[in-house]
Amino acid sequence: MDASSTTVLATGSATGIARRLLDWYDEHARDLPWRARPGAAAPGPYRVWLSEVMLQQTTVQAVRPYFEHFTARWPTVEALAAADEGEVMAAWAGLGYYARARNLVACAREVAARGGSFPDNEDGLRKLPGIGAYTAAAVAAIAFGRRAVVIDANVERVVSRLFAISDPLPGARSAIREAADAITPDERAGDFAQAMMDLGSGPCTARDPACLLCPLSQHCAGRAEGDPARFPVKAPKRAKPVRQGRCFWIERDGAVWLVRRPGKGMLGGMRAFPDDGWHAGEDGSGEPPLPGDWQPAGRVQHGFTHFALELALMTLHTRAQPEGDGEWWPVADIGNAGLPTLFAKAARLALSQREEMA
DNA sequence: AAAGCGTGGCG
DNA sequence: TCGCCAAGCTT
Repeated sequence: MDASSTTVLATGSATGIARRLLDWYDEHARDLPWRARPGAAAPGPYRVWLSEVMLQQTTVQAVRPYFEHFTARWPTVEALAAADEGEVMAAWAGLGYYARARNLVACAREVAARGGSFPDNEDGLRKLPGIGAYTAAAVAAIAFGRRAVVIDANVERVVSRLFAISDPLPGARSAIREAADAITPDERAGDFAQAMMDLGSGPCTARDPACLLCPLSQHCAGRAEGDPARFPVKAPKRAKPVRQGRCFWIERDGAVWLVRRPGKGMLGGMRAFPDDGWHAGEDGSGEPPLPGDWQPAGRVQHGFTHFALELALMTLHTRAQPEGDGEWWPVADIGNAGLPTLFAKAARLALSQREEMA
């Protein structure tokens, strides 16, 4: 226990913080599709879990249409468990971190195998694929009313400011956890967690916190110090390399050749164009998958988490059949192939070139 | 336990 | 413009 949270406990303001935050939440909670609407039934574990997985490292705005689409197409965990994994991957295309989609299906199937009910506590949830410490705590608190200490980037930011925790992340994790535990209420822990999220997305933003709108400003040591935006302190990040690579548009009779990437690793399990072997650690070889009269068709820039890629698009019209597994996909329907954004950009480029030719 | 893993928005 | 950042998990 660090000095600041000890002080809070000693002064008894920990419960005051929770009360003020919950009062603020009752007044200002965002209306989100995965939350209970006034007068409507509670969302239920399936929708809570689905939303939490989609929201991992992903903004509310990006998640919203995907959540609507998934819940309309697969209304229950049993329906999702019965779905074809490839179709789920395609439906996830564009949302990123595709291991989440694979784990989503695996998790749904485990839940379906236990009769369709999620474990109702943190420890049980934590054992399911794709559910880590954060998601287990969030689902336990929000869907099952458990007292759980829910810690995400919002909570880390709010708590590090509230208590002016100067140790850099990730080292400060344990201190942040103790402080978050100290202010988490026994009742309404789920609302408390969501209130922290709303606080982090509203008043207590990363860049320019609006302390005048914050219900906790009177309790905030970071603000009292004069510069709350300096929290949380973070360790410096490594520079990311820029890699060069190619991908190959092979067209025959109005269809383009698509492959499926290996199940693990970059864009794992997703449909893709053949490429020349580029990856985070190395440029591509430049070698096309088959010989022919290849034409350069421009390049796309794309940033990944740990490297940037300059991807050159090469095109070929042929009557040959590429070696290996793949499928001919109608060019006119390429928008429905479920391509991850990198290759969707390449497809857009290819289509724009065709327009110019015509 | 540090590194791999997407994407889009924002100041 | 571009670096930073987001309701993290896995190995």
